[in-house]
Amino acid sequence: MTGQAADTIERRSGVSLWRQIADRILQAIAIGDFAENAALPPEVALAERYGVNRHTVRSAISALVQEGVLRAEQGRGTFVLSRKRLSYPIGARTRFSAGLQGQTSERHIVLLAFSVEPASQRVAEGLGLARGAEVIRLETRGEADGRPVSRAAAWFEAKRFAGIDKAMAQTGSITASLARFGIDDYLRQSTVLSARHADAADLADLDLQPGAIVLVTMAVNVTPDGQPIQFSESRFPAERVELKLSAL
Amino acid sequence: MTGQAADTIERRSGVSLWRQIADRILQAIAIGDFAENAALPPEVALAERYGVNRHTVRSAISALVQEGVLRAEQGRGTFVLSRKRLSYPIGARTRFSAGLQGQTSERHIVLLAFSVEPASQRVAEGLGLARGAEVIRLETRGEADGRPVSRAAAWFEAKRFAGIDKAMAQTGSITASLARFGIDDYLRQSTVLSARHADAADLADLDLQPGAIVLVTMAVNVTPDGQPIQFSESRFPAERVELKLSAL
DNA sequence: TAAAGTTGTCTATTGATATAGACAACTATA
DNA sequence: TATAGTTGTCTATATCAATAGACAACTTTA
Repeated sequence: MTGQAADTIERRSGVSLWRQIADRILQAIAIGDFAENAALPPEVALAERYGVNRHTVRSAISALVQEGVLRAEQGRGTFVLSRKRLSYPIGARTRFSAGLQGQTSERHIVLLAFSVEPASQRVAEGLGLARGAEVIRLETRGEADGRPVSRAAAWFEAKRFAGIDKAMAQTGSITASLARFGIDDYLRQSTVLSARHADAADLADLDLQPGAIVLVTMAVNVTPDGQPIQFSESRFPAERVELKLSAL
Repeated sequence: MTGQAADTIERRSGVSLWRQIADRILQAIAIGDFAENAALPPEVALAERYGVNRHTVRSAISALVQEGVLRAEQGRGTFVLSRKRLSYPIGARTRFSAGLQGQTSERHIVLLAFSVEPASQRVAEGLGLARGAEVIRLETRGEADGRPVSRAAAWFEAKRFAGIDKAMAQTGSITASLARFGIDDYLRQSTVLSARHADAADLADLDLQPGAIVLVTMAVNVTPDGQPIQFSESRFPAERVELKLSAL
């Protein structure tokens, strides 16, 4: 944790002082300033560094303890819990379960909801359909080792993939579900990435605290011969997951 | 702008109500709920929708006017200024200028600072050097049509790239600078993506308002035969830039 | 032309955040 | 064992964010 601009706190910014301090601490952990189980500087030192009251620092630490990032021990200090961000690969064959295989011991996808609806402009464009065409929308949450790591909406052409919601509910896997429709392989054609604050649904489904940031991907998957089969929008909690674009 | 969970506002979240409302408006614009020059619902309607006071909505709108996203006209309404996010491609050959060529009329990179320093653990790993090896660090800001769209730190092996700071200052281009060292082509070997709140330096260099979110990329570039030449960390304002991962 | 709808501004009050201080309780160190 | 260092808790005050109301000023509509 250096004495540079990154340590300054903005007042009246729309983000509370304690939240900014929490973010600075997360950032320092993410770039390796603190190893697993390392002790943070004492509260008094952090207060001095950020130019705020010790109680404000305690609010930040309290938030990070709730988020499972830190562990505070009375009389001893505040320590970094040994948890790094999961590294989720995005490449030619982006697969939720396979992607996190080496980092977690168990992964599955929970189907939260599904509906049949007319395709919006962006869904139609993504799937190569006419606007208003009937599509199936699956709302899912990806879990690894019992923790939510992604939340997604995926759209499929209703005519072609009738019943995919049942397949999804039974298999907990997009890949296995598509296999039931004769699709044994598919490729990631495009991915668009952005980031924003988590909304209320993100907070609930991803077990996040308010103020959290989510990475948002908009993706099109196609058959090997280039036919669009799936359009999806996924959200990953930025504090828990980083995206790794694989080598070419 | 739908009546779903995304419209709810979290109190005592560490993010002020007005900032959350500003974010919701940005989100609605980003997903196409409002076309260019479209009018937002009136202040009173937004206040009702979000369950806050009209003055709180006005704070949010004021922030977005300052950010150049909205235009308010007394007696007429509040309108979306016609500006979409830039789409920055990341692929085998990620180039700042070429990447934004079709969307902007002029691009260049400004060298903000440079230093010679011993490689940290992560820089050493990225460049395939021994920890502590002497490296050159360039701090740059990428600008397009007079607006900052990225801010980066890039590291190079000092022995091999002595003088690259001068080349950078003269050419405003990483590619042109590397060409002076006999590197006529290079590839993006890996990219790791995350997101966080902008820090004070980001706010200053990227002309952002407090509370803004930045997309952060950590990347390694290599020669065609796989030799690492550049390790970099870049930040893109999430409100202005999305990242497009090109098809493989 | 009058009425309705919209943004803009002012003053005042309430609720949330931040600061301040003091001291308890726990742990590490000399 | 005493001292120093650290986190935890309590009460109180100051500052900032949010609400509230009223009205001005501009634009659109009937």
